[in-house]
Amino acid sequence: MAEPLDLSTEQKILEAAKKVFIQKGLDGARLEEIATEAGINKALLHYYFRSKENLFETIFDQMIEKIVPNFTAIIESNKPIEEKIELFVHRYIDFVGENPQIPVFLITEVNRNPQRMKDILTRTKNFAKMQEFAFQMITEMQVGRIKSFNPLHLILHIISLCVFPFIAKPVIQAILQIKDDDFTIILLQRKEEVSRFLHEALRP
Amino acid sequence: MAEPLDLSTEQKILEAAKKVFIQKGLDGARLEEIATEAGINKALLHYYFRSKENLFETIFDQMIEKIVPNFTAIIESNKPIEEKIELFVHRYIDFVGENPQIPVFLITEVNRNPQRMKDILTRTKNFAKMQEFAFQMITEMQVGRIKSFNPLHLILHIISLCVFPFIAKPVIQAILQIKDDDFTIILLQRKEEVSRFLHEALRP
DNA sequence: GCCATTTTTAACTAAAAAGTTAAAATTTAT
DNA sequence: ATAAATTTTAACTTTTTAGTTAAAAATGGC
Repeated sequence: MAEPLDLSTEQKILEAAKKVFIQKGLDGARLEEIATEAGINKALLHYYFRSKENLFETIFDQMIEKIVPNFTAIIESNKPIEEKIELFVHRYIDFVGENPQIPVFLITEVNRNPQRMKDILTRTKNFAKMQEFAFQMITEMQVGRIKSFNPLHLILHIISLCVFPFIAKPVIQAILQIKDDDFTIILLQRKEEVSRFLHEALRP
Repeated sequence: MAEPLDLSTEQKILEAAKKVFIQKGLDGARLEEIATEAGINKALLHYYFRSKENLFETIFDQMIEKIVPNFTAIIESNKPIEEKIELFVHRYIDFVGENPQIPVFLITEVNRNPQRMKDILTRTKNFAKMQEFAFQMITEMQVGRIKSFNPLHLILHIISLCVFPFIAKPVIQAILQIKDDDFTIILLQRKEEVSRFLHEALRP
Protein backbone atom coordinates (compact mmCIF):
# COMPACT_ATOMS: atom_id res chain seq x y z
CA MET A 1 0.00 0.00 0.00
CA ALA A 2 1.15 3.53 -0.71
CA GLU A 3 0.28 6.86 0.77
CA PRO A 4 2.93 9.47 -0.07
CA LEU A 5 3.13 8.55 -3.78
CA ASP A 6 6.09 10.24 -5.48
CA LEU A 7 6.42 13.85 -4.46
CA SER A 8 8.76 14.75 -7.28
CA THR A 9 6.23 13.81 -9.98
CA GLU A 10 3.51 15.77 -8.23
CA GLN A 11 5.96 18.62 -8.04
CA LYS A 12 6.82 18.35 -11.74
CA ILE A 13 3.12 18.53 -12.57
CA LEU A 14 2.61 21.55 -10.32
CA GLU A 15 5.57 23.38 -11.84
CA ALA A 16 4.35 22.66 -15.35
CA ALA A 17 0.77 23.63 -14.52
CA LYS A 18 1.95 26.86 -12.94
CA LYS A 19 3.93 27.75 -16.02
CA VAL A 20 1.11 27.01 -18.45
CA PHE A 21 -1.66 28.57 -16.34
CA ILE A 22 0.41 31.75 -15.94
CA GLN A 23 1.08 31.92 -19.67
CA LYS A 24 -2.38 31.00 -20.95
CA GLY A 25 -4.77 31.57 -18.06
CA LEU A 26 -7.34 29.09 -16.77
CA ASP A 27 -9.38 29.14 -19.99
CA GLY A 28 -6.44 29.13 -22.39
CA ALA A 29 -4.46 26.37 -20.66
CA ARG A 30 -4.61 22.85 -22.14
CA LEU A 31 -4.17 19.71 -20.01
CA GLU A 32 -2.27 18.12 -22.88
CA GLU A 33 0.21 20.98 -22.78
CA ILE A 34 0.62 20.77 -19.03
CA ALA A 35 1.25 17.03 -19.27
CA THR A 36 3.82 17.47 -22.06
CA GLU A 37 5.50 20.32 -20.17
CA ALA A 38 5.78 18.03 -17.13
CA GLY A 39 7.20 15.25 -19.31
CA ILE A 40 4.27 12.92 -18.61
CA ASN A 41 0.89 12.08 -20.15
CA LYS A 42 -2.71 13.05 -19.60
CA ALA A 43 -3.57 9.80 -17.85
CA LEU A 44 -1.01 10.41 -15.13
CA LEU A 45 -2.26 13.94 -14.73
CA HIS A 46 -5.67 12.42 -14.05
CA TYR A 47 -4.07 9.96 -11.64
CA TYR A 48 -2.67 12.77 -9.45
CA PHE A 49 -5.24 15.53 -9.87
CA ARG A 50 -8.71 14.66 -10.94
CA SER A 51 -9.62 17.78 -12.91
CA LYS A 52 -8.34 20.99 -14.44
CA GLU A 53 -10.23 23.01 -11.86
CA ASN A 54 -8.68 21.01 -9.04
CA LEU A 55 -5.18 21.52 -10.41
CA PHE A 56 -5.79 25.21 -10.92
CA GLU A 57 -6.99 25.74 -7.37
CA THR A 58 -3.94 24.01 -5.96
CA ILE A 59 -1.66 26.32 -7.96
CA PHE A 60 -3.67 29.40 -7.09
CA ASP A 61 -3.68 28.63 -3.35
CA GLN A 62 0.06 28.00 -3.29
CA MET A 63 0.70 31.29 -5.05
CA ILE A 64 -1.35 33.31 -2.57
CA GLU A 65 0.36 31.64 0.35
CA LYS A 66 3.73 32.52 -1.13
CA ILE A 67 2.86 36.21 -1.51
CA VAL A 68 1.18 37.12 1.76
CA PRO A 69 4.25 36.71 4.02
CA ASN A 70 6.05 39.38 1.97
CA PHE A 71 3.63 41.88 3.41
CA THR A 72 3.25 40.73 6.98
CA ALA A 73 6.93 40.23 7.81
CA ILE A 74 7.82 43.86 7.21
CA ILE A 75 4.65 45.39 8.57
CA GLU A 76 5.04 43.57 11.88
CA SER A 77 8.68 44.54 12.37
CA ASN A 78 9.58 47.28 14.82
CA LYS A 79 10.83 50.14 12.66
CA PRO A 80 9.97 53.74 11.77
CA ILE A 81 7.51 54.04 8.91
CA GLU A 82 9.93 55.40 6.32
CA GLU A 83 12.25 52.46 6.88
CA LYS A 84 9.35 50.02 6.63
CA ILE A 85 8.25 51.61 3.38
CA GLU A 86 11.74 51.41 1.93
CA LEU A 87 12.06 47.80 3.02
CA PHE A 88 8.68 47.02 1.55
CA VAL A 89 9.57 48.65 -1.76
CA HIS A 90 12.84 46.77 -1.99
CA ARG A 91 11.46 43.39 -1.07
CA TYR A 92 8.33 43.77 -3.12
CA ILE A 93 10.08 44.91 -6.29
CA ASP A 94 12.58 42.08 -5.82
CA PHE A 95 9.74 39.60 -5.54
CA VAL A 96 7.87 40.97 -8.55
CA GLY A 97 11.11 41.17 -10.52
CA GLU A 98 11.74 37.48 -9.86
CA ASN A 99 8.11 36.53 -10.58
CA PRO A 100 7.01 39.14 -13.09
CA GLN A 101 4.03 37.17 -14.37
CA ILE A 102 2.41 36.47 -11.02
CA PRO A 103 0.68 39.86 -10.61
CA VAL A 104 -0.82 39.79 -14.12
CA PHE A 105 -1.99 36.27 -13.53
CA LEU A 106 -3.60 37.11 -10.20
CA ILE A 107 -5.27 40.24 -11.44
CA THR A 108 -6.65 38.48 -14.53
CA GLU A 109 -8.00 35.47 -12.71
CA VAL A 110 -9.32 37.35 -9.70
CA ASN A 111 -11.09 39.77 -12.01
CA ARG A 112 -12.67 36.83 -13.75
CA ASN A 113 -13.66 35.16 -10.50
CA PRO A 114 -13.38 37.40 -7.41
CA GLN A 115 -14.97 34.78 -5.17
CA ARG A 116 -11.98 32.45 -5.46
CA MET A 117 -9.69 34.99 -3.80
CA LYS A 118 -12.12 35.67 -0.99
CA ASP A 119 -12.54 31.95 -0.36
CA ILE A 120 -8.82 31.33 -0.09
CA LEU A 121 -8.22 34.23 2.26
CA THR A 122 -11.06 33.08 4.51
CA ARG A 123 -9.75 29.52 4.39
CA THR A 124 -6.14 30.34 5.23
CA LYS A 125 -7.03 33.15 7.64
CA ASN A 126 -3.77 34.71 6.59
CA PHE A 127 -4.63 38.39 6.38
CA ALA A 128 -2.08 41.10 5.99
CA LYS A 129 -2.51 43.37 8.95
CA MET A 130 -2.72 46.60 7.04
CA GLN A 131 -4.62 48.38 9.80
CA GLU A 132 -1.60 48.36 12.11
CA PHE A 133 0.48 49.76 9.28
CA ALA A 134 -2.07 52.52 8.72
CA PHE A 135 -2.17 53.37 12.43
CA GLN A 136 1.60 53.70 12.56
CA MET A 137 1.44 55.98 9.53
CA ILE A 138 -1.07 58.24 11.23
CA THR A 139 0.98 58.41 14.41
CA GLU A 140 4.17 59.39 12.61
CA MET A 141 2.28 61.90 10.50
CA GLN A 142 0.94 63.58 13.63
CA VAL A 143 4.41 63.72 15.19
CA GLY A 144 5.64 65.29 11.96
CA ARG A 145 8.13 62.59 10.93
CA ILE A 146 6.47 62.28 7.55
CA LYS A 147 4.09 64.47 5.60
CA SER A 148 0.37 63.85 6.16
CA PHE A 149 -1.55 61.82 3.60
CA ASN A 150 -4.62 59.64 3.69
CA PRO A 151 -2.95 56.38 4.85
CA LEU A 152 -5.08 54.09 2.70
CA HIS A 153 -4.18 56.08 -0.39
CA LEU A 154 -0.54 56.14 0.61
CA ILE A 155 -0.60 52.34 0.76
CA LEU A 156 -2.22 52.27 -2.69
CA HIS A 157 0.45 54.69 -3.98
CA ILE A 158 3.24 52.46 -2.73
CA ILE A 159 1.86 49.24 -4.18
CA SER A 160 1.00 50.95 -7.47
CA LEU A 161 4.53 52.28 -7.93
CA CYS A 162 6.05 48.89 -7.17
CA VAL A 163 3.85 46.62 -9.24
CA PHE A 164 2.28 48.45 -12.15
CA PRO A 165 5.26 48.79 -14.51
CA PHE A 166 5.85 45.03 -14.27
CA ILE A 167 2.22 44.30 -15.02
CA ALA A 168 1.91 46.71 -17.92
CA LYS A 169 5.31 45.85 -19.39
CA PRO A 170 4.17 44.74 -22.86
CA VAL A 171 1.63 47.56 -23.18
CA ILE A 172 4.12 50.23 -22.14
CA GLN A 173 6.81 48.71 -24.34
CA ALA A 174 4.54 48.82 -27.37
CA ILE A 175 3.46 52.41 -26.75
CA LEU A 176 6.89 53.75 -25.90
CA GLN A 177 8.60 51.46 -28.45
CA ILE A 178 11.16 50.17 -26.01
CA LYS A 179 13.03 46.93 -26.69
CA ASP A 180 13.00 44.00 -24.25
CA ASP A 181 16.53 44.51 -22.95
CA ASP A 182 16.07 48.23 -22.43
CA PHE A 183 12.88 47.70 -20.49
CA THR A 184 14.53 45.12 -18.26
CA ILE A 185 17.17 47.71 -17.36
CA ILE A 186 14.46 50.25 -16.56
CA LEU A 187 12.67 47.79 -14.29
CA LEU A 188 15.92 47.09 -12.43
CA GLN A 189 16.24 50.80 -11.68
CA ARG A 190 12.80 51.02 -10.15
CA LYS A 191 13.78 49.99 -6.63
CA GLU A 192 15.93 53.11 -6.25
CA GLU A 193 13.65 55.39 -8.27
CA VAL A 194 10.53 54.47 -6.31
CA SER A 195 12.34 54.71 -2.96
CA ARG A 196 13.62 58.18 -3.76
CA PHE A 197 10.30 59.34 -5.16
CA LEU A 198 8.44 58.21 -2.04
CA HIS A 199 11.08 59.80 0.16
CA GLU A 200 10.67 63.15 -1.60
CA ALA A 201 6.90 63.01 -1.41
CA LEU A 202 6.94 62.14 2.29
CA ARG A 203 9.55 64.63 3.52
CA PRO A 204 7.70 66.95 5.92
CA MET B 1 -28.50 46.22 -53.80
CA ALA B 2 -27.34 47.21 -50.33
CA GLU B 3 -24.15 48.69 -48.95
CA PRO B 4 -24.69 50.25 -45.55
CA LEU B 5 -26.60 47.30 -44.02
CA ASP B 6 -28.07 48.19 -40.66
CA LEU B 7 -25.61 50.08 -38.54
CA SER B 8 -27.54 49.61 -35.34
CA THR B 9 -27.33 45.81 -35.52
CA GLU B 10 -23.63 45.91 -36.19
CA GLN B 11 -23.36 48.30 -33.27
CA LYS B 12 -25.40 46.03 -31.02
CA ILE B 13 -23.07 43.16 -31.85
CA LEU B 14 -19.98 45.25 -31.18
CA GLU B 15 -21.34 46.43 -27.83
CA ALA B 16 -22.22 42.88 -26.82
CA ALA B 17 -18.88 41.51 -27.98
CA LYS B 18 -17.02 44.23 -26.10
CA LYS B 19 -18.88 43.40 -22.93
CA VAL B 20 -18.32 39.66 -23.16
CA PHE B 21 -14.69 39.88 -24.31
CA ILE B 22 -13.92 42.26 -21.45
CA GLN B 23 -15.60 39.97 -18.94
CA LYS B 24 -14.29 36.63 -20.20
CA GLY B 25 -11.28 37.41 -22.37
CA LEU B 26 -10.64 36.12 -25.88
CA ASP B 27 -10.39 32.49 -24.78
CA GLY B 28 -13.24 32.56 -22.30
CA ALA B 29 -15.73 34.38 -24.53
CA ARG B 30 -18.38 32.31 -26.32
CA LEU B 31 -19.96 33.38 -29.62
CA GLU B 32 -23.30 32.03 -28.37
CA GLU B 33 -23.10 34.37 -25.38
CA ILE B 34 -22.19 37.37 -27.54
CA ALA B 35 -25.13 36.65 -29.83
CA THR B 36 -27.55 36.29 -26.93
CA GLU B 37 -26.19 39.44 -25.30
CA ALA B 38 -26.81 41.28 -28.58
CA GLY B 39 -30.31 39.85 -28.79
CA ILE B 40 -29.60 37.95 -32.00
CA ASN B 41 -28.38 34.50 -33.05
CA LYS B 42 -25.12 32.92 -34.08
CA ALA B 43 -26.02 32.88 -37.77
CA LEU B 44 -26.42 36.64 -37.85
CA LEU B 45 -23.15 37.06 -36.04
CA HIS B 46 -21.56 35.09 -38.83
CA TYR B 47 -23.41 37.25 -41.37
CA TYR B 48 -21.78 40.43 -40.05
CA PHE B 49 -18.39 39.23 -38.83
CA ARG B 50 -16.94 36.07 -40.20
CA SER B 51 -15.02 34.82 -37.19
CA LYS B 52 -14.36 35.26 -33.50
CA GLU B 53 -10.86 36.49 -34.22
CA ASN B 54 -12.20 39.07 -36.68
CA LEU B 55 -14.73 40.34 -34.16
CA PHE B 56 -12.11 40.48 -31.44
CA GLU B 57 -9.70 42.49 -33.54
CA THR B 58 -12.38 45.02 -34.40
CA ILE B 59 -13.14 45.53 -30.71
CA PHE B 60 -9.48 45.68 -29.77
CA ASP B 61 -8.63 48.23 -32.45
CA GLN B 62 -11.54 50.48 -31.52
CA MET B 63 -10.48 50.39 -27.89
CA ILE B 64 -6.91 51.42 -28.63
CA GLU B 65 -8.07 54.25 -30.86
CA LYS B 66 -10.30 55.50 -28.08
CA ILE B 67 -7.47 55.59 -25.55
CA VAL B 68 -4.56 57.13 -27.40
CA PRO B 69 -6.05 60.66 -27.86
CA ASN B 70 -6.29 60.96 -24.06
CA PHE B 71 -2.51 61.09 -23.99
CA THR B 72 -1.70 63.18 -27.02
CA ALA B 73 -4.16 66.04 -26.47
CA ILE B 74 -2.64 67.04 -23.14
CA ILE B 75 0.97 66.39 -24.02
CA GLU B 76 0.77 68.62 -27.09
CA SER B 77 -0.90 71.52 -25.27
CA ASN B 78 1.18 74.54 -24.33
CA LYS B 79 1.37 74.44 -20.54
CA PRO B 80 3.92 74.13 -17.74
CA ILE B 81 4.70 70.54 -16.82
CA GLU B 82 3.00 70.55 -13.43
CA GLU B 83 -0.24 71.69 -15.03
CA LYS B 84 0.06 69.08 -17.74
CA ILE B 85 0.61 66.40 -15.15
CA GLU B 86 -2.41 67.51 -13.15
CA LEU B 87 -4.54 67.62 -16.30
CA PHE B 88 -3.29 64.20 -17.29
CA VAL B 89 -4.08 62.73 -13.87
CA HIS B 90 -7.58 64.19 -13.89
CA ARG B 91 -8.46 63.16 -17.38
CA TYR B 92 -6.88 59.76 -17.12
CA ILE B 93 -8.51 58.84 -13.82
CA ASP B 94 -11.83 60.07 -15.20
CA PHE B 95 -11.39 57.85 -18.22
CA VAL B 96 -10.38 54.79 -16.22
CA GLY B 97 -13.16 55.47 -13.73
CA GLU B 98 -15.71 55.42 -16.53
CA ASN B 99 -14.13 52.36 -18.18
CA PRO B 100 -12.65 50.47 -15.25
CA GLN B 101 -12.35 47.14 -17.07
CA ILE B 102 -10.48 48.38 -20.11
CA PRO B 103 -6.99 48.43 -18.55
CA VAL B 104 -7.31 44.89 -17.13
CA PHE B 105 -8.55 43.68 -20.48
CA LEU B 106 -5.72 45.33 -22.38
CA ILE B 107 -3.03 44.12 -20.02
CA THR B 108 -4.36 40.57 -20.05
CA GLU B 109 -4.69 40.29 -23.80
CA VAL B 110 -1.48 42.14 -24.64
CA ASN B 111 0.40 39.91 -22.23
CA ARG B 112 -1.03 36.90 -23.98
CA ASN B 113 -0.26 38.26 -27.44
CA PRO B 114 2.12 41.26 -27.45
CA GLN B 115 2.34 41.28 -31.25
CA ARG B 116 -1.28 42.37 -31.64
CA MET B 117 -0.61 45.65 -29.86
CA LYS B 118 2.49 46.36 -31.90
CA ASP B 119 0.61 45.64 -35.13
CA ILE B 120 -2.19 48.04 -34.31
CA LEU B 121 0.13 50.85 -33.32
CA THR B 122 2.12 50.44 -36.52
CA ARG B 123 -1.09 50.29 -38.55
CA THR B 124 -2.71 53.39 -37.03
CA LYS B 125 0.58 55.30 -36.75
CA ASN B 126 -0.97 56.96 -33.76
CA PHE B 127 1.91 57.14 -31.32
CA ALA B 128 1.81 59.12 -28.16
CA LYS B 129 4.63 61.59 -28.36
CA MET B 130 6.14 60.84 -25.00
CA GLN B 131 9.57 62.10 -26.01
CA GLU B 132 8.38 65.71 -26.19
CA PHE B 133 6.84 65.29 -22.78
CA ALA B 134 10.11 63.94 -21.39
CA PHE B 135 12.11 66.82 -22.93
CA GLN B 136 9.82 69.39 -21.36
CA MET B 137 10.25 67.62 -18.02
CA ILE B 138 14.03 67.81 -18.29
CA THR B 139 13.94 71.50 -19.22
CA GLU B 140 11.75 72.45 -16.28
CA MET B 141 13.83 70.32 -13.94
CA GLN B 142 16.99 72.16 -15.02
CA VAL B 143 15.31 75.52 -14.51
CA GLY B 144 14.28 74.35 -11.06
CA ARG B 145 10.52 74.53 -11.51
CA ILE B 146 10.17 70.91 -10.40
CA LYS B 147 12.46 68.52 -8.59
CA SER B 148 14.76 66.41 -10.75
CA PHE B 149 13.81 62.84 -11.51
CA ASN B 150 14.50 60.40 -14.30
CA PRO B 151 11.75 61.50 -16.73
CA LEU B 152 10.90 58.01 -17.95
CA HIS B 153 10.43 56.80 -14.40
CA LEU B 154 8.38 59.87 -13.56
CA ILE B 155 6.05 59.01 -16.43
CA LEU B 156 5.82 55.44 -15.12
CA HIS B 157 5.08 56.79 -11.62
CA ILE B 158 2.24 58.94 -12.91
CA ILE B 159 0.58 56.20 -14.95
CA SER B 160 1.03 53.67 -12.13
CA LEU B 161 -0.67 55.92 -9.59
CA CYS B 162 -3.59 56.59 -11.94
CA VAL B 163 -4.31 53.13 -13.23
CA PHE B 164 -3.17 50.45 -10.81
CA PRO B 165 -5.85 50.72 -8.09
CA PHE B 166 -8.55 50.33 -10.75
CA ILE B 167 -6.84 47.30 -12.21
CA ALA B 168 -6.18 45.58 -8.92
CA LYS B 169 -9.57 46.46 -7.43
CA PRO B 170 -10.81 42.93 -6.70
CA VAL B 171 -7.43 41.78 -5.39
CA ILE B 172 -7.03 44.77 -3.11
CA GLN B 173 -10.63 44.52 -1.98
CA ALA B 174 -10.18 40.89 -1.01
CA ILE B 175 -6.93 41.51 0.88
CA LEU B 176 -8.07 44.67 2.64
CA GLN B 177 -11.63 43.34 3.07
CA ILE B 178 -13.26 46.45 1.67
CA LYS B 179 -16.84 46.33 0.39
CA ASP B 180 -17.77 47.38 -3.15
CA ASP B 181 -19.35 50.70 -2.20
CA ASP B 182 -16.46 51.69 0.06
CA PHE B 183 -13.92 50.95 -2.62
CA THR B 184 -15.84 53.00 -5.17
CA ILE B 185 -15.64 55.96 -2.81
CA ILE B 186 -11.90 55.46 -2.41
CA LEU B 187 -11.41 55.37 -6.18
CA LEU B 188 -13.35 58.61 -6.54
CA GLN B 189 -10.92 60.29 -4.14
CA ARG B 190 -7.88 59.27 -6.14
CA LYS B 191 -7.88 62.21 -8.54
CA GLU B 192 -7.19 64.63 -5.69
CA GLU B 193 -4.97 62.26 -3.71
CA VAL B 194 -2.72 61.46 -6.67
CA SER B 195 -2.53 65.13 -7.73
CA ARG B 196 -1.47 66.21 -4.28
CA PHE B 197 0.98 63.35 -3.87
CA LEU B 198 2.67 64.16 -7.16
CA HIS B 199 2.74 67.86 -6.27
CA GLU B 200 4.49 67.12 -2.98
CA ALA B 201 7.02 64.83 -4.60
CA LEU B 202 7.81 67.33 -7.33
CA ARG B 203 8.10 70.51 -5.25
CA PRO B 204 11.70 71.66 -5.62
C1' DG C 1 -46.94 44.58 -54.46
C1' DC C 2 -42.26 43.69 -55.43
C1' DC C 3 -37.64 43.44 -54.55
C1' DA C 4 -33.49 43.49 -51.94
C1' DT C 5 -31.84 43.06 -47.55
C1' DT C 6 -31.89 41.46 -43.05
C1' DT C 7 -32.96 38.06 -39.63
C1' DT C 8 -34.44 33.65 -37.86
C1' DT C 9 -34.72 28.79 -37.76
C1' DA C 10 -32.85 24.59 -37.48
C1' DA C 11 -29.93 21.93 -38.87
C1' DC C 12 -25.27 20.17 -39.53
C1' DT C 13 -19.92 19.39 -39.57
C1' DA C 14 -15.49 19.47 -37.84
C1' DA C 15 -12.37 20.22 -34.40
C1' DA C 16 -10.70 20.54 -29.93
C1' DA C 17 -10.56 19.44 -25.37
C1' DA C 18 -11.78 17.25 -20.84
C1' DG C 19 -12.47 13.36 -18.73
C1' DT C 20 -12.18 8.20 -18.41
C1' DT C 21 -10.54 3.51 -18.61
C1' DA C 22 -8.21 -0.98 -18.84
C1' DA C 23 -4.35 -3.32 -19.44
C1' DA C 24 0.46 -3.63 -19.87
C1' DA C 25 4.99 -2.10 -18.48
C1' DT C 26 8.02 -0.30 -15.21
C1' DT C 27 9.79 1.03 -10.84
C1' DT C 28 10.47 0.68 -5.90
C1' DA C 29 10.40 -0.96 -1.25
C1' DT C 30 10.68 -4.84 1.59
C1' DA D 1 11.27 -12.27 -5.65
C1' DT D 2 7.19 -10.32 -5.14
C1' DA D 3 3.80 -7.25 -4.09
C1' DA D 4 2.42 -2.59 -4.24
C1' DA D 5 2.72 1.63 -6.43
C1' DT D 6 3.64 4.31 -10.38
C1' DT D 7 3.62 5.27 -15.24
C1' DT D 8 2.66 4.54 -20.07
C1' DT D 9 -0.08 3.25 -23.88
C1' DA D 10 -3.79 3.63 -26.53
C1' DA D 11 -7.99 3.76 -26.73
C1' DC D 12 -12.60 5.73 -26.02
C1' DT D 13 -16.75 8.88 -24.67
C1' DT D 14 -18.72 13.11 -23.88
C1' DT D 15 -19.00 17.85 -24.13
C1' DT D 16 -18.27 22.10 -25.96
C1' DT D 17 -17.60 25.26 -29.44
C1' DA D 18 -16.61 27.47 -33.88
C1' DG D 19 -17.94 27.60 -38.17
C1' DT D 20 -21.32 26.73 -41.98
C1' DT D 21 -25.49 26.40 -44.61
C1' DA D 22 -30.02 26.50 -46.81
C1' DA D 23 -34.42 27.74 -46.63
C1' DA D 24 -38.04 30.31 -44.71
C1' DA D 25 -39.70 34.50 -42.60
C1' DA D 26 -39.71 39.26 -41.71
C1' DT D 27 -38.63 44.00 -42.86
C1' DG D 28 -38.38 48.19 -45.39
C1' DG D 29 -37.96 51.16 -49.35
C1' DC D 30 -39.79 52.32 -53.71
